[in-house]
Amino acid sequence: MEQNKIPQATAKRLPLYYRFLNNLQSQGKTRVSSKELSEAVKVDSATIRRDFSYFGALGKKGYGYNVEYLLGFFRKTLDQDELTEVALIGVGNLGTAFLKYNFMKNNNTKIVMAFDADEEKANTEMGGVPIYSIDDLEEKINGVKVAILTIPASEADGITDRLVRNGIGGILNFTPARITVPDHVRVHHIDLAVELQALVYFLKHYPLVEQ
Amino acid sequence: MEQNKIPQATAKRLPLYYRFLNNLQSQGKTRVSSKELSEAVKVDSATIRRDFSYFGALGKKGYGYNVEYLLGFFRKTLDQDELTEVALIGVGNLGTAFLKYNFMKNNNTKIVMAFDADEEKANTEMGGVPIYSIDDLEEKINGVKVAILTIPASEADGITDRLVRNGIGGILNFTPARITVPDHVRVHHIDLAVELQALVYFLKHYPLVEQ
DNA sequence: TTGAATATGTGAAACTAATCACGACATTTC
DNA sequence: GAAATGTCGTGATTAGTTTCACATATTCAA
Ligand SMILES: NC(=O)c1ccc[n+]([C@@H]2O[C@H](COP(=O)([O-])OP(=O)(O)OC[C@H]3O[C@@H](n4cnc5c(N)ncnc54)[C@H](O)[C@@H]3O)[C@@H](O)[C@H]2O)c1
Ligand SMILES: NC(=O)c1ccc[n+]([C@@H]2O[C@H](COP(=O)([O-])OP(=O)(O)OC[C@H]3O[C@@H](n4cnc5c(N)ncnc54)[C@H](O)[C@@H]3O)[C@@H](O)[C@H]2O)c1
Repeated sequence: MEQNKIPQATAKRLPLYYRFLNNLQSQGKTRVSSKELSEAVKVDSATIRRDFSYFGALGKKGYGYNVEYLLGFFRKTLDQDELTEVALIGVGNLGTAFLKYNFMKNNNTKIVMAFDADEEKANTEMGGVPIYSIDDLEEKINGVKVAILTIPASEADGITDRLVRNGIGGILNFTPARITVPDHVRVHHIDLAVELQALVYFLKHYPLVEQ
Repeated sequence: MEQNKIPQATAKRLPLYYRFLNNLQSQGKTRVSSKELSEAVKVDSATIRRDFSYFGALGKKGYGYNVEYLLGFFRKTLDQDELTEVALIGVGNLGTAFLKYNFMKNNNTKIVMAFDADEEKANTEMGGVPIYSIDDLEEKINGVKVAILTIPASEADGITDRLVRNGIGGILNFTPARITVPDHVRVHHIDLAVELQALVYFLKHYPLVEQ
């Protein structure tokens, strides 16, 4: 798949750059230096230059980067023109928050359907997104490649298997369960409790200077 | 601060190990090997052994680790006996989810107060946590060292400054804004939109074998 | 037109983390 | 109690990422 030499660490920063460049453009700025960008997104300027350089020479020495050009480049690279449909599984506390928000600010991902085991929630809608019964998963989910998991941990393995059998390629897992998937499925864990505990640990055990 | 040689990558995994060991104990298991642990938490077994070894020799060759002992050790190391009080700023979609959940499963962190600018929400409570007006921040927040930020991005800088002036040491920031803090304050960003976009990027651009 | 200022792109170095691979020792079996 | 088995702890290696530092190209002011 084209330039797969790009480090994962870099790939994770791309959406961040993209969003900030959008802000710049709507502020009417036409040029930006790696130093300015650095201050805004809190990433070292050398890292930014290195990140950009994986895609070729996007800037001009002595000048910086042209916002319009850079933005256009990233739009293509991040496939911002192509909408990725997402299914959300579990319309509880977290799921509800995501549905209401629905990542509106980004134009390339959209939650298009949700599922819940609770029959009271099934066949309603929220934030314009239809909520189906989890029993209808196989029937409805055709073609959706990305799922957000916000169900109880105990349900995670079972639902994951069903998702995988139905062609899901990527899962954003908010469950504390560490799910098992075949090699061709990618899982990103976001474990909010762990994040909070890790922050507390760092505060107590790490020297205060550096972040 | 004692053993600050511990790699950050290791520190981030500690809460994960801790949680899983708890599960094991409540299942009545008394011993566990790095291999078993590895399968459950999806971290290479050599990495687990290395992680543990930073704290000394916790296991026994040919046997594995004693669950009880290991758990006791981590309880102390992660200060699980000491409660860390947390303030939540912004009781909107996300904030509400966190309040209702309140990280009940962990015994060492607890949201003890929340703030919102909306006067309808102020002076009510949710999930047993009092919600105050943001105007009362300075008056109420005394002694709390960790804050969760779930306010609109445009408010992030202003509120951060107020938090820092009032002695906050760590911020878990869910806002897309990259906030600026003095060196002695630690910020962890959890940028959900970026996480979703990054997952989509990986799916489209990375070879399918490996996760 | 010139020269000072600026900011990129990138080799090289430094740092951080993951993984390999194996000696040492404990446990278990017979 | 000897042999086989299992598993840790870790030195060495490899991989991945960040940062330094500077030659180079461009801009800009005078
Ligand atoms: N809310 C938080 O702040 C928070 C924080 C950290 C982790 N988490 C984790 O996120 C997950 C969701 O948390 P929550 O607070 O939203 O939980 P919740 O109980 O509010 O919501 C879970 C939802 O999933 C639905 N559900 C249950 N089984 C299902 C199934 N088999 N198929 C489809 N839907 C099913 C339930 O009906 C419910 O609506 C949990 O695993 C939790 O541990 C949540
Ligand atoms: N909800 C999501 O799924 C989601 C996803 C990604 C990012 N985010 C980010 O998380 C943040 C919160 O999102 P949300 O969906 O909960 O937003 P929201 O609008 O539902 O909630 C924001 C809350 O903050 C309160 N608020 C506003 N200004 C305040 C101030 N100065 N002091 C205290 N409270 C104030 C509002 O009254 C509101 O209750 C936003 O920055 C958003 O971009 C949310």
